[in-house]
Amino acid sequence: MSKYDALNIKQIAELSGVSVATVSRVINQNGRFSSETEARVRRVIEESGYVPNFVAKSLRTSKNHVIGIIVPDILNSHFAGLVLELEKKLFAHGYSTVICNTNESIELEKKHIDTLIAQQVSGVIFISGTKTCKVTQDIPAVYLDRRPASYCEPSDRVLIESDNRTGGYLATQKLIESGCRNIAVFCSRDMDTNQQARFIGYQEALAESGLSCDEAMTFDLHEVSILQARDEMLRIFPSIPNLDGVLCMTDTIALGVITGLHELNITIPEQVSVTGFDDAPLAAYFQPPLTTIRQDIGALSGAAVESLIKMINGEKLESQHVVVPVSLVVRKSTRQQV
Amino acid sequence: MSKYDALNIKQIAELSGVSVATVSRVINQNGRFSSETEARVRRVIEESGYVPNFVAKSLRTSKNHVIGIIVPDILNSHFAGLVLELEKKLFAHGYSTVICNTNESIELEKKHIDTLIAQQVSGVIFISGTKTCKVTQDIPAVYLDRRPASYCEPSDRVLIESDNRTGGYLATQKLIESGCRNIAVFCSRDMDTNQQARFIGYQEALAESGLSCDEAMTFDLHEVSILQARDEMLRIFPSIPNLDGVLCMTDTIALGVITGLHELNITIPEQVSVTGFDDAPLAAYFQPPLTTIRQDIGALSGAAVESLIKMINGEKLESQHVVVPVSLVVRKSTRQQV
DNA sequence: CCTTCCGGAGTAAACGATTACTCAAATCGT
DNA sequence: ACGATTTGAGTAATCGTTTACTCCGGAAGG
Repeated sequence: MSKYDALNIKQIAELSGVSVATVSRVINQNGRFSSETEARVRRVIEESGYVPNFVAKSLRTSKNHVIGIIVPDILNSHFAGLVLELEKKLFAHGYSTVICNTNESIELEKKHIDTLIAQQVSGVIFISGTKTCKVTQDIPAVYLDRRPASYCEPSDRVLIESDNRTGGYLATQKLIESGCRNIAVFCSRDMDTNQQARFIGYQEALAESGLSCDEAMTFDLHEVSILQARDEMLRIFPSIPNLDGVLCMTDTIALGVITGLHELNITIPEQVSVTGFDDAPLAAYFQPPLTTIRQDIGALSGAAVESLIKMINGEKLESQHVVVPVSLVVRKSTRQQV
Repeated sequence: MSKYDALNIKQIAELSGVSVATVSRVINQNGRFSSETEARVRRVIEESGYVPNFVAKSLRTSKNHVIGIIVPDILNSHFAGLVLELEKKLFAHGYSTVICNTNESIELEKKHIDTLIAQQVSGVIFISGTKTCKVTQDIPAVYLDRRPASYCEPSDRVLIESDNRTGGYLATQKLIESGCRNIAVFCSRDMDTNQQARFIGYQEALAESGLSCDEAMTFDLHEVSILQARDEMLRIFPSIPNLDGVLCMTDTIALGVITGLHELNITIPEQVSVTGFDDAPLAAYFQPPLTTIRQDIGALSGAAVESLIKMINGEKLESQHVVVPVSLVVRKSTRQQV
């Protein structure tokens, strides 16, 4: 038997010569008790190494101090970074996290959500929520990083996202500055709202420079993977003789594009400039190091945690929709200004 | 009010016209009940969307079907891959997971473990356990991927690890085959048991080829990071004129080494061959693609989950110590056989 | 001195499941 | 046809907390 097994609040109460209610009050610092009583109880707890049973507490309060995080692909370093930050910040607030990897499967996502509900989680963070994520209105939840397709502005949940439009704008502007005039765009087939916003930024930058937006320069990837991006690059290259820039919707795509260009013996950035999006930890170590848009993981996760905890505590939120600024990180995959 | 809020087993019982005990029996498939009753109850559950409250179940049974995973750094893709697989397999067995990132801090690890105990987790998986990880003997736990320093073979917990010695041997052998005669080793300062084993494999391979093991060729990194490895490479290169191979203890280190060599204008593999360890997802996309040792994530995670679940169910384990084979993945960072 | 109030602490009813006991009815063996 | 056994299903205790009530005694106020 471990020291943890047997000890419960009742035994602490007996040992300190008070009732369970008093012990509970001392532990949770609510209700009234004299300071002598408090000292006595604290000493007993200390000496016995008593740890309150969270499960019982959760049952009683219907709050388990666990936050569920729904994430499509924890292997993607952008998501992994986000999750790590969320976990750190939530833990500091006394919350544990359950990370649910959905592998982009709606099926699995539903199962996970059922499990989370059964566990009575205190709240849920949806990272890049799928189109169908639905959780009962009464459990606190925020959307992070991607706007659900069904999202409607005024009354829906809290939404926290990067300023994707500006990101797309900045990256495109950089390419144009680098002298690019024929820019291809690599995105995923079913562009999520993030990519759509980035695309708008791209169009704006083109328009501003008096360049036209040629639909034939947009290429859809069936899925976002290095290999797919590389294959697509190899496939399309012959048909676009004057290609001089590629705007990639993610760093992963950029890595695939770079790999493909290497195989084609195209030099970067002399012949073709490439930009990514996310600023993955490895982006600085690509060959060449990648010019990309950095998302502010700290701010994104901070806003998400803050909003969620306010919701859990029933406090009012000052804003339903947080847009976090992004920044351009210039490395060597784009030419110096010409 | 959500449909989930109000529903409890009692209401299901009323709706189906039976007692709570019967509903519970149907749900858990134990005890007796007629097939008509079962059908009726199932239909009510189906229609109402009832999800049993795990918290109450946990309280009653003292098993919460949650597994804690203690991991030092989820951003490391080797660990991330392991965690992902574990999560997937555990979920298939009906377990949720709580992922605890310790950031290599013993402090934080202790806090996490206390939380896990308070949550009454059914079991714990220590990935690359630190030197001090201690959890009460009576909660099922396995060590995965790294042997704790305090580990003692016969009576301690289950340990699952890769065949690191063979890995080190194979990588070194490959370097020797590629014509390398002056091989540097890059490892972390406080070599964990994995790296120690890899190092032994390295020595064996050297000995077998009649090469001597020069202590001056071993370089310690203060921490395992791309940048540290790159810096170290730049620092040491001038002092080793005839360097022709680098055995890196992880892929992360290899990427740093490659980056450093690029900056020194050394060609890989013509002038220097490099090997890694892990076969990270991106290893194939390094420039050049990295020759490395692949760890069998599927087998590692499978063995861990299987053992843990057997322990939880009180079944006997056939082996306390599982060693998973590794394999050499040849890419372009080593020369073709000469 | 009597009423009112309040600080301190205890009693017991939840929370939502599981499961040991019961018990009635149905089935069986002889 | 009658006792024995099996089957199906209900009753209620229990897991470890929290918290709405209750109660007592002393301080304050008139």
